[in-house]
Amino acid sequence: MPQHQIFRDVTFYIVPKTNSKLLVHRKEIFKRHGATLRYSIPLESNRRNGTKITNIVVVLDEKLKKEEILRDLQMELSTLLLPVVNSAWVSEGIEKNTILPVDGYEIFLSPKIPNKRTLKRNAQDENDQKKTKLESQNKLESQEKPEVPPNQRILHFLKLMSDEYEKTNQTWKSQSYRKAIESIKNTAFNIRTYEQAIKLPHVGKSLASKIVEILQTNSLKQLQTVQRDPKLIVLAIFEKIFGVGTHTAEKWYYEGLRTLEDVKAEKYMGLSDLQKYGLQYYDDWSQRIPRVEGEKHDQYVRMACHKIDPQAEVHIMGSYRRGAATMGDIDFIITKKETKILELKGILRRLVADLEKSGYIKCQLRGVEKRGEIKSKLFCGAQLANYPFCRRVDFLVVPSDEIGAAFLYFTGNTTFNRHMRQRAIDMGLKLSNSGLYRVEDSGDPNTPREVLLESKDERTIFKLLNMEWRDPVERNFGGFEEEGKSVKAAGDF
DNA sequence: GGGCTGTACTG
DNA sequence: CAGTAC
DNA sequence: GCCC
DNA sequence: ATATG
DNA sequence: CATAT
Repeated sequence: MPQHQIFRDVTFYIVPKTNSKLLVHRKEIFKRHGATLRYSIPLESNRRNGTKITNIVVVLDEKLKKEEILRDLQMELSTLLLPVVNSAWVSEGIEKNTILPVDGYEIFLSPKIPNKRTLKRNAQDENDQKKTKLESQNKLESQEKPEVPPNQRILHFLKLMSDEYEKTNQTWKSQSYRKAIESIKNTAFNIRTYEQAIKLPHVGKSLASKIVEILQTNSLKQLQTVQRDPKLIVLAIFEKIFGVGTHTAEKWYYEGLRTLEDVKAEKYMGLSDLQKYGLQYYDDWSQRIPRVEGEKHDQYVRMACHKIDPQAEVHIMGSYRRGAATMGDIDFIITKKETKILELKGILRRLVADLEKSGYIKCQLRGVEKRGEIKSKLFCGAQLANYPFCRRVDFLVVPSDEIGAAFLYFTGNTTFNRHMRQRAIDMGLKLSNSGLYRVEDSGDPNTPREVLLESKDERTIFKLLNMEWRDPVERNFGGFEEEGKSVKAAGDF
């Protein structure tokens, strides 16, 4: 839950009025950021208040025509005075924790020319905002506003601790914090004492003590120490380079490197191809992707794919399928009914060739073709014409008989996948991207026999694991705090 | 004390 | 294999 | 760091 | 990338 | 040099 509800003084007039599950989910996100949602405009609200935005029309469906928008609002073009923006205005505002000017997001109901200057400018703004974010993180530590609910204060600090441990390669500690966070989110009462805390699943002595410290002092010493550690700040910068993990980052640090410029100057020739691309596109790949741009990628790739095979299906998975307002990357699954992997690989190979020729694919990080062998995956950088950033885009071709397991895997999120896979383990099963298997003793404990139970249908996999079906938008499991809502306990976990 | 998701690439 | 990524 |  | 044959 | 780890 955002501490500062950035839209708390803003009323959104939403178009369209009709509801799909996805739209409902996205509107809930708006509400969590404080927005008031309405569907028709009272007369007295239909005016602009100087530069301050208090009333705004938000169009959630890109494909709507201007006439449809006006009809939905029950407004005439000549009488509508409020700004009308696409949902990117909201999602990028949330991302930057500020109410953005409408320039560049406005949908002009009367003919007018949207330009690319405004798009470019957004690229610049992004970097300036980064610092304010760090500063505002610690605001909770200044004791001025004890009106934040206690559990939320705890979550705030534990999340930061988890992130710190993640960055410093202390995977298991980080995971412990994430699990504790999940527990606390599922706790109905306000935790007040050590005894209450330690009873919760995944909260042991160490975490219980820290929870008490947070409640009593509204801060956490260990976190402050670790957060101010200049080494960790540098490591975090290095680790954002694609192809650079904790090991390489640490190695560079001990070699005396401190900035990206240092790396370019002293290491460039020694970098792997992946890392060179990682550096080249460092700024681009640090940007979040507005959902509306995801829709454009979807259209573009589907078009290209259908030119090769009209029967092939193109789906975006990942956080896009989970309904996120902004994404870190774009994950495509390409499949086709009754089709085996070999044919699909051929489709991917041709698709990649076409997309490369058209200038969409800018670089291949893990190619479709290696030593003559055609792979079923492609990781690449790709950019749409007239868009300001190159994006991280992944392609995966999946044979029709594995599509359920693949959808499950590629939809995520990571935490949800781990929960589900752990559950499989506990039931003597194994869940992977290719299917749900029963693990049988085959005499050799190193190579147990794996019998496929299900791989075609997502829902069946849920059933076999004795789980209630969850829509993709309900799979934003805790710890990562993407756009999605945190998931409540549902008896399953 | 060992497990903590499971798979596949690069170098 | 270690490291990295999904 | 937590759980078994 | 390094080890091994 | 090819393959294993």
